[in-house]
Amino acid sequence: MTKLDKIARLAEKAEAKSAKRARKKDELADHAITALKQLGYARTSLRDIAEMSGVAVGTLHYYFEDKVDLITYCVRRYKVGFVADMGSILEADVEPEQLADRFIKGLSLSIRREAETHRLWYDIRTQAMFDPAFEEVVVDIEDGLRDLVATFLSRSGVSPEQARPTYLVLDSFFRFHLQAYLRGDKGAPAQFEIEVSALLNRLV
Amino acid sequence: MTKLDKIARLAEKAEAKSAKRARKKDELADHAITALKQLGYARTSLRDIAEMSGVAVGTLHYYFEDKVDLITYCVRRYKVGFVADMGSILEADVEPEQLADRFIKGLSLSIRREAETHRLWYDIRTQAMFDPAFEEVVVDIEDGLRDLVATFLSRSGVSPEQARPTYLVLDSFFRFHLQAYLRGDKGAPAQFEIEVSALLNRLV
DNA sequence: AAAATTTCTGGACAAGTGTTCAGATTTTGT
DNA sequence: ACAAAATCTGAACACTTGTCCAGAAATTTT
Repeated sequence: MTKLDKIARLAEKAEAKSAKRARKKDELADHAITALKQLGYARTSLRDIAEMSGVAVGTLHYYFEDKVDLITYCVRRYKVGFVADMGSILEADVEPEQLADRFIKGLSLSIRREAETHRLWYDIRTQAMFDPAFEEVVVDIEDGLRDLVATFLSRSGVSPEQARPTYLVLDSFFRFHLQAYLRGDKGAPAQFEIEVSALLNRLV
Repeated sequence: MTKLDKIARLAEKAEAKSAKRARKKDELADHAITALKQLGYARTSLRDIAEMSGVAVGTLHYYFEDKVDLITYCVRRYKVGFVADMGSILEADVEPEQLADRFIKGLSLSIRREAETHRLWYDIRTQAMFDPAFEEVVVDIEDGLRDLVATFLSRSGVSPEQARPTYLVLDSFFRFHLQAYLRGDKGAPAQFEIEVSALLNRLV
C-alpha cells in the first residue's frame, strides 16, 4: 500500500465520520423542529428539545454551538426542504396555463399541512429584527424564496424583475391566511387560492 | 342636597378617580413601549420596564393584570396612535392625485421615524400565532389598518372591496423595507416609496 | 387631625433558563 | 483484547423570570 493510498483511506474515513455526525445533527434537528413549531422560538427551552429528541441536554451542546446555532440550523433545514418541494412542482412538465394553478395549489396545501412549521419561520424572521444572530439565515431563506418565485415567473413568461414584488405579495397573502387557518378558519387555504389566483391572473 | 345630588357627586368622584388611574396607566405604558421596542416582547422583562418607568415591579402589577395585559395595552395604544396619524393625512383636503403620494410618503416617514416601534407590532403579531392571548389585539389592529386603507381607497375613487388585498400588499412592502432599514439600509424608505408608487399607480 | 383608602415598595419565592464539564458509556482503530 | 477516541449523561452553576404580598408612604375623606 502506497502512501497515497493511506492518505486516500484516511480521507475516506474522515468523510464517513463527518457524514455520520451530519446525519445525527439532522436527526436531532428534526426532533427539535417538532418541539419548536409547537411552542415557538422564545418559549422552547433546550430541555424541551432534549426531551423530544430522547437525549440529554448536554448532547445538544455537543452537536450545536448554542441555542441560536441549533435554531438557525433547524429553520434553514426545513425551509430548504420547502423550497425544494415547491421547486419540484415547477419542474414538472406542465403547460404554462396550468403552472400558476399548480403553484398556488401547492402553497395552499402547505398551509394546511405544515401550518405550524411555517409559523416558526415567521417567528424567526421577526426575531431577526431584534437579534442580528438571525439575520443571515433569514436573508438566505428570503433570497431562496424570491428565486423560487423568479423561476415560477420565468416559466410563466413574465419578466423576472417582477420576482421581488411578486414574492412579497405572495408572502403577504400566505402569512395572512396562515394566520386565519391557525385561528381555526378552515376555509382560509381555499380563500388563499381564490385571492392569489385573481392577483396572478392580472399579472401573468 | 337631595339624594340624587349625592349620587351625582359620587359618580363624578369615581369618574375623576378612574380617569387619573387611566392617565397613570398610559404614562406607564409609554415608558414600557420605549423598553419593549428596543428588546422585543420575549426579551423584555417586567424589571426592565419597571426600571425604565422609574417604579417598582409591584407597581406594574398594581395597574396591569399580568405581562400579557401590559403588553397588549402598550401595542394597542401605540398602534391606535399610528392609525390616527395616518388617518389625519387622509383627512387633509388634497386632490385625489396627490393623496396617494401623501399617503405613501407618510408611511415611508414612519419607517424612518418609528422603525423600532413598528417591529414591536410585527413581534406581537407573530406571537399571536402561538399565544391566543394576543389574538384579540392583533385582529383589532389589523382591522383598523384595513379600514385605514379602505378610506384611502374610497377617497381615491377605488372600490373599497379592494381594501384587504391592498392592505396586505402595503403591509408586505412596509415590513420588507422596514427590515432592510433596521439592517442598516438607509435607502430602504425611498425604495419603499418607489416600489409602492408603481404598484398603486397600476391600481388607482 | 384622625381615619380610611389608595398607591407604591422591594424583598421573597418557586420555577425556569442556557451553559459547562467531569466522568460514564459506547464506538472505533489496531 | 486492548487502547484511544468519540459520544453521551445529568448534576451543578449562576442567572433570570413573573408573581405575590406584608407593610410603608402618600393621598383622600370624614
